[in-house]
Amino acid sequence: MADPEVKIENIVATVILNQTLDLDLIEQNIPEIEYNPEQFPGLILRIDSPKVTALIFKSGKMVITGAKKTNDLIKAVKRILRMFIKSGVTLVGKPRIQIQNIVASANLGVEVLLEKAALILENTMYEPEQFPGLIFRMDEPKVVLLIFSSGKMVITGAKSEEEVYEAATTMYNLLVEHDCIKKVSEEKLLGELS
Amino acid sequence: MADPEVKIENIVATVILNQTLDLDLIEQNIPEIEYNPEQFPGLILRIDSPKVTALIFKSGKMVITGAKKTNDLIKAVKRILRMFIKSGVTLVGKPRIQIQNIVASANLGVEVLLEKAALILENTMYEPEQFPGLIFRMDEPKVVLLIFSSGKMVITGAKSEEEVYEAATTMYNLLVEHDCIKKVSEEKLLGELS
DNA sequence: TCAATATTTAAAGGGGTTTATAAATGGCAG
DNA sequence: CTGCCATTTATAAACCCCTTTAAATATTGA
Repeated sequence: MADPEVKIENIVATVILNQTLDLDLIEQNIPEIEYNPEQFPGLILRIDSPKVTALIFKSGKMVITGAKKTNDLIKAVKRILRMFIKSGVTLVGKPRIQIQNIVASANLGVEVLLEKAALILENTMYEPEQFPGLIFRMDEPKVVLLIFSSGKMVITGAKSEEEVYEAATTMYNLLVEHDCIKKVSEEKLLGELS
Repeated sequence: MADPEVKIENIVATVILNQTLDLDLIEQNIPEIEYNPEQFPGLILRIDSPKVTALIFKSGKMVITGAKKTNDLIKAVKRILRMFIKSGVTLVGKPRIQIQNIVASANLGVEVLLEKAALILENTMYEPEQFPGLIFRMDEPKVVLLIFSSGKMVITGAKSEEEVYEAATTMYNLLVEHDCIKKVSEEKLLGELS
């Protein structure tokens, strides 16, 4: 009964600089930046390594998305701040970085009976004609899981990597406990042998 | 240099009964039939075995689609005519069945350089942002091929199975001759060994 | 006479669907 | 005037639909 295979796919974090920013100054000095204030109030900056995207607001707050490792997130923030300095921004104080959401994919390694799980489990939403995955709102840890019949899952809403792993294992146990795992048919097994 | 792997996917044929049909009579006696004359002038009848769909017109002409084998096409026509008789239709004369189009899928087994093929070959259309396949109008046999970078193809417009096979082989030779086959990189080969 | 209307079928892209999450700004309703 | 919505970003999962091609059929509208 191995733990589900889990992969962190996206870390969303906020960075607070405790100072206002001159968005026009930054926009003028970083060519690859996007800025359509009438469409969205923040600047949009994409950097390649580490590959992340930053939403930058004049309040001095930023949203960083796309990192797959905490280490990359930190590196990306440092890199962005260095770009600010090169643009003529004077930084005051230490930036505060806070992880707001971690999205991960996981594989249970067994197929799941979604229809049955939807009937037995609480806090479940399953409307296959609208979306193929079963949506499960877990209380502890407080995350949301999208479970597919293939046994693949998406875990989102976690605030730490530990919550991600805990959610995956808890979900696996819940499904096994309620007998929502598809038994591999004899024909299928024979087929896989050939 | 094995021939491309080919699979017939759909045979479209017409059936001429040489008599007019009372569509209302047929519709009233075959529950699973669809009929919306204001939307389309023909009756739509789907049968499960062999799985085909028939468009039935009051002129006594029909269009049969979905068969994957000529034999299934014949069986389906017989089955439909038997349903007509049970509905109270009196059949006169022998139906004439004519294959109008054969659609097939094929696999060259090698990846294709579409951009290069589009430049070198005549009667080619390739607009990847509109459709991922290269469209090639072949003269002999007179068919149209949709060629994908994966080496998979769709052959349509053929009037016989022989034309399908001939088109697949001709296309393969044309691509090889004009050096539009992707060479597998050394890294790829090494990767496939592991 | 030409373009829909409708049917089937494969290929591989594109788009959309759902979930969480922060930021700041607009609009709308109560 | 205060709450709500939506705007934008990233990301996975797996479905849906659309794109294109050929062919016959028949009916309506331009």
